[in-house]
Amino acid sequence: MPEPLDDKLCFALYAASRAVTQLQRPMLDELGLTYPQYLVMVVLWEKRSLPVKDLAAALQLDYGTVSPLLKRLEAAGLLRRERRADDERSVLVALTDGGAALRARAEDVPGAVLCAMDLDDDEYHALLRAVQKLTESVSAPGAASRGRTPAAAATP
Amino acid sequence: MPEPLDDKLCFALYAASRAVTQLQRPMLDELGLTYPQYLVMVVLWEKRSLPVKDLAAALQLDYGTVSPLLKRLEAAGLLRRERRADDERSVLVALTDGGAALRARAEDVPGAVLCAMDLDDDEYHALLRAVQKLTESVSAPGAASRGRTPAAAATP
DNA sequence: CACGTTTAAGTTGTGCACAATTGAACTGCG
DNA sequence: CGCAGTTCAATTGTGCACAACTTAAACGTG
Repeated sequence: MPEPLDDKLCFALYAASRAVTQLQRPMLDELGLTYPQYLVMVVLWEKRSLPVKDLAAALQLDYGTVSPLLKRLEAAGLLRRERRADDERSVLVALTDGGAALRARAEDVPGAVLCAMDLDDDEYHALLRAVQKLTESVSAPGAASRGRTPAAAATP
Repeated sequence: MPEPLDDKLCFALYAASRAVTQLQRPMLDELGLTYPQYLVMVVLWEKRSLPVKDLAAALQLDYGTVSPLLKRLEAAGLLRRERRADDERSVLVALTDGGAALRARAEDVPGAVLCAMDLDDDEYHALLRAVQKLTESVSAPGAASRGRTPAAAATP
């Protein structure tokens, strides 16, 4: 029997996102990280240091989510936050030695995830691109009023 | 410059899921529903009535999420919860007239979403299937220890 | 029948997500 | 300079998401 949500891509994405997070949870638990915290660390391992604004942009999250998240990571000793001298509005997030050290313990997480996804390289990249394109279509300003409806939009 | 998360499908799904939810928020706001609440209503509009267990299974959520969510929908007058007479453990969730009436006001939500996604029918179904397959691969028990690593699993 | 086990649902506590608000620091322009 | 307007970040409040725990009903086996 067909279930009511089976044909909904929006639900499929929602379920997939949670399933992938669930998959990583046991591994991240050993590092003392949640999934969003892990994403912050992934960015920091590459960048060493960047403003909160850029970090929030990279994660596509707002300050209301990122601020307390960074506070917890700072309390765990994985990063530091310091106001910039040249612009006191901006706060720079910087990796600590403890944060850098965690990288080695996390290095096999992506492999395990890839493995569990059971996709070959082509499938992986095709799906990645399709999902990224979807995000862009849907995030574009006025997305809800465009698409296959070329009727006059409410932009006088 | 390549961003650290750009090659991560897990992040792409997480971002896409949130972007699609954001897209629907203004429409659902007018109905007084959050996105998970809307999903519950979608199921109820099809099924009229079902146990909490089945609803949680359909949404792939646990009781800890679903119980308070149903409480709020009941307070809003959209559904009723009643213990079954033949099995006092089970609670049946049933659509009220108010809940049924909301269906008409929500009917153009899926169309608007589809439209904003800017996908043709084939792309939509291909992506839907790919995402569903991924969820299944990743949700399968022991997913993290299988895949392209046929090494002995820790199942003595 | 009694007793341990399983099952359905709810509760508690932590941590996201996000809207709305606040506040401080920078900017632009007359 | 003065000050409206913008920008960066944090706070507050609501509602998920989920682990861990609790409660109560049904079941199974001796």
